[in-house]
Amino acid sequence: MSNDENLKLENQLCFQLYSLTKLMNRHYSPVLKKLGLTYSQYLVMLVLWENTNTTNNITAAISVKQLGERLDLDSGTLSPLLKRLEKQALLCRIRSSGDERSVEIKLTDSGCQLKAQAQDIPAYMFSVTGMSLDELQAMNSQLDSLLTTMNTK
Amino acid sequence: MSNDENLKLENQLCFQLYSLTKLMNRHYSPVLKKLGLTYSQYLVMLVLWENTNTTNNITAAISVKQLGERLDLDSGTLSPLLKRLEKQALLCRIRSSGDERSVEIKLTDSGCQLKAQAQDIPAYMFSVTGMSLDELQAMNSQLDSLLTTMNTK
DNA sequence: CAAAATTAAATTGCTCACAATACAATTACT
DNA sequence: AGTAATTGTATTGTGAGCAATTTAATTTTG
Repeated sequence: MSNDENLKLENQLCFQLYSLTKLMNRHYSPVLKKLGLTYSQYLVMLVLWENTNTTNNITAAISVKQLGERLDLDSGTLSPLLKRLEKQALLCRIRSSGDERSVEIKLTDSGCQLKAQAQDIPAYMFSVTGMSLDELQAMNSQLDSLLTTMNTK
Repeated sequence: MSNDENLKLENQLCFQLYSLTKLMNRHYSPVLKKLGLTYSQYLVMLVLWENTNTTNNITAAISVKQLGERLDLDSGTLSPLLKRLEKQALLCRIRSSGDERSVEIKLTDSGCQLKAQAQDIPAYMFSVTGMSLDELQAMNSQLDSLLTTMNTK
């Protein structure tokens, strides 16, 4: 391929990823708006919901640091975002007693209850892709290996 | 798959796209920094470079509207971005004489010359993915069809 | 032709992502 | 113990992305 061909937008994987991510966001937005969440906030909630037993709302607290590792976000992004979620009373931020540098995040009851309203979102988004389950899993694993490769360079 | 499984981060295509897009950006950033561009600015320049004959710098002007259609961005994003590029003297914005509502974007000489410095970026980014050309094209076409599907829903 | 509708950009306000920096708490080292 | 290095979080500043609104120019239409 010529250099000029390489510079063409349509030939660029990154542009497609960029466009697709924006498009995904646009499909998420109206759905998440009903829960009062942005996509990034939803991701944070997903991590917190994972650690929560819905029936008794026993939540294993997770630190900002751990959240950041999980979502690949730094404190510059997470700090203000978590404050907004705290203002919505979905979670609380508690300075760790064991290590005063660390801040533990814990769902509130209403934060925990919000999980029920999010149950159908993955299925809905799956339907929007128009993919079969096989296709989804195939693409998942491709993207996964690409993520791994690019993370180690 | 159970609902709880669906809500898990790792099973979500969107999260992988989101993570990958961020990762791509991180690989682009240091490279583009040498040209004084952000990724979005680079995309704008790519479109402008496409319309330019490098040898004589004859540029077919393109309107903000057309740019927006090409990149799927609105004026709220493009207006300030284009002003920054204008401040760097890479392009100029000229109110169209034919239709006074429209603003035409045209590369300056230095904007045109910058193209030479961008020639090797696609090849570099390709190397970062660690993919073969076949894999790249296969993924390109998959993402392309996904884009098409999701754009028409 | 005049009023209404549409269109193209720009502006405002909000959130995100991230670099860079600051700061306090903790750990390592001598 | 006392200094240095590291760690976890917060803050500041910049550039996106986008919804909503505004303004001016153009087109439609009655």
